[in-house]
Amino acid sequence: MYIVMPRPTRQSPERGSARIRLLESARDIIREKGFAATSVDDLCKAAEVTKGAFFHNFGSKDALGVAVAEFWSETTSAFFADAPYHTPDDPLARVLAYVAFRKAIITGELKEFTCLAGTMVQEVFETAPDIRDACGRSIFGHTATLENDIEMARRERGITADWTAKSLAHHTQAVLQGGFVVAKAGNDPALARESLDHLERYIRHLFNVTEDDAHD
Amino acid sequence: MYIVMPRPTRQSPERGSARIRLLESARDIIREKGFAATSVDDLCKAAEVTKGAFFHNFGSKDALGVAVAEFWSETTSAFFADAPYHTPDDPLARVLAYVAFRKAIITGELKEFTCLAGTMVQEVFETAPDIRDACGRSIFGHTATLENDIEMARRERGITADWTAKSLAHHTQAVLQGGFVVAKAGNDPALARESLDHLERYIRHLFNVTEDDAHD
DNA sequence: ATATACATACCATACGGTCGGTATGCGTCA
DNA sequence: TGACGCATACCGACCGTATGGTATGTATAT
Repeated sequence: MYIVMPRPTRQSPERGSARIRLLESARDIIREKGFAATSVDDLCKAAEVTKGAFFHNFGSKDALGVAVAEFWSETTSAFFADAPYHTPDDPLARVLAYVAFRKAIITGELKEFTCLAGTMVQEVFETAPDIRDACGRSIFGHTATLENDIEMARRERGITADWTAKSLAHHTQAVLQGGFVVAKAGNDPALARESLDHLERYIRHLFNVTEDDAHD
Repeated sequence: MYIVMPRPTRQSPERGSARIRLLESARDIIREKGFAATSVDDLCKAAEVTKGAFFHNFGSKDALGVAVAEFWSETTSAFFADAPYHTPDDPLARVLAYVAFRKAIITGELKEFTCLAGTMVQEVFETAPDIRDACGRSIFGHTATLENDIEMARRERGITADWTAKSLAHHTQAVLQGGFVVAKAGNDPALARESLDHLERYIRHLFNVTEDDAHD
C-alpha cells in the first residue's frame, strides 16, 4: 500500500514534488547547519521523502549541492527581478535603492536572510569544485545585474575615476557577504545592516552625491 | 615499545607538543575543508598523534573547535601586534597602513590567507554557540585594536560625521571577510584585494584625504 | 606514589550510497 | 477505446565504512 504523492507530467520532468521539496529543505537546513553537517537523512526527513527519492533525483550528495546552488540562483534571481528597487529612472537611484532594499530584507533570524551560496562556498571551495563553481555562478550572476546599473550611472554622470562598475559590484557583494559573517560572529543582524550604511555612504561619495539628490 | 614524544614540563602544562600540533593541524585543515568535514582522525593523522592524545587534550571535537578559535585569536593577535603598520605617528596613517598590510598579506592560495574564525562561524553559528562565541571573540578582539586607531584619527582630525569608530572597524572586518567569500566563489584571491582598494578609498573619503597626505 | 600524557583496542551509531521492487503516467497499436 | 509495455518516480531494507567517543594500559615527571 503506497501513499501516492502528486506526480509530475512528462512535459515538466524537473517538477517532481520530491525534488523541489528536497531542494527547499536543503536550502533551509544547509543555511542553518552548513553543507557537511547536513546529512542526506536530515534532508529526507525534512522533505518527508525516502532515500530512494533522494538518490533518484540526485546522483550524490555533491550533486544535490550543485542543484541547490542552482535552485538558489534561480529563485533569488526571480526575487530580485520582482523587487521594487528597479522603478527609478535614474540608474544611480536604482543602485542606492538596491542597497536600501538589501538592508531592508535583513530581518528575522540569521539563517533566514543569509546567503546559501556564500555559506556553502566557504566550506567546499577547496574540496568540491563543482559546488564552488555553482555558488560562483549564483553570486556573480547576481552582481552582473547590479553592474549594469552601476555602469549606466557611471556614464550618465560622467564619472571617470579609477574604479570599474564590475569591481564596485563585486565590492557590494563582498560587503553583503562579510556583513553576514560578522553578524554571525556577533550573533546580531544589526551588524550586517551597519556595513550597508557604510557601503551606501561610499557609493554616494563615488558619485559625488552628498544628500538625497539621487532620488527620482 | 613506545616512541616517546618530547614531553611538557609541569610548569607549562598547556605546552604539550601533541596539543599544539593538533591545534596547528586543525587551523590548517579546517581552513581548507571546514569544521564539520574535518574528522578527528584527519587531525590525528596530520598531527601524527593518536586519538588518545586528542581526547586527552580536548574533551570533544567541539572543545577543539573552541580551542582552535582561541589559538587563532592568540597567534593572529601576536602576528598583527608585531606587524609594521603600527610605526606611523599619525593614527590615520596607521589605519591606512593596516588596510595596505591586510592587502599585502593576501598572497598564495586561498586556504593560506583566509580567516579560520570567519570560516568556522559561518557553519557553526547556529549549532555550536561555544565555537561561535570563540570566533566572535577572535574577530571582535581584533577589530577593537583597529578601533583605537580609528577613534584617535577621528578626534585628531575633528571628524564629526554620523559614523562611529566601532562601526567602521566592524565594516573593515566585514570587507575582509566578504572579500574572502567572494574570492572563494570566484576562486581568485585578486577579488579580495579588489575590495580592499574600495575600502581604502572609502576611508580616505571619510577623513577627507584625497592623495597621499596621510603619510607621516 | 601519584598525577600527567599519552597509546591502543574497541564500540555504537551515523553516514553516503546501493539495490530490488512497486506504483503511476503515457504513447502505441489493435 | 482499451489493453499493453515501457519509462519515470519513488519506496525501504540493506551494506560497508567512517565517525565521535570510551576504556584500559603504560611510560614519564615530580
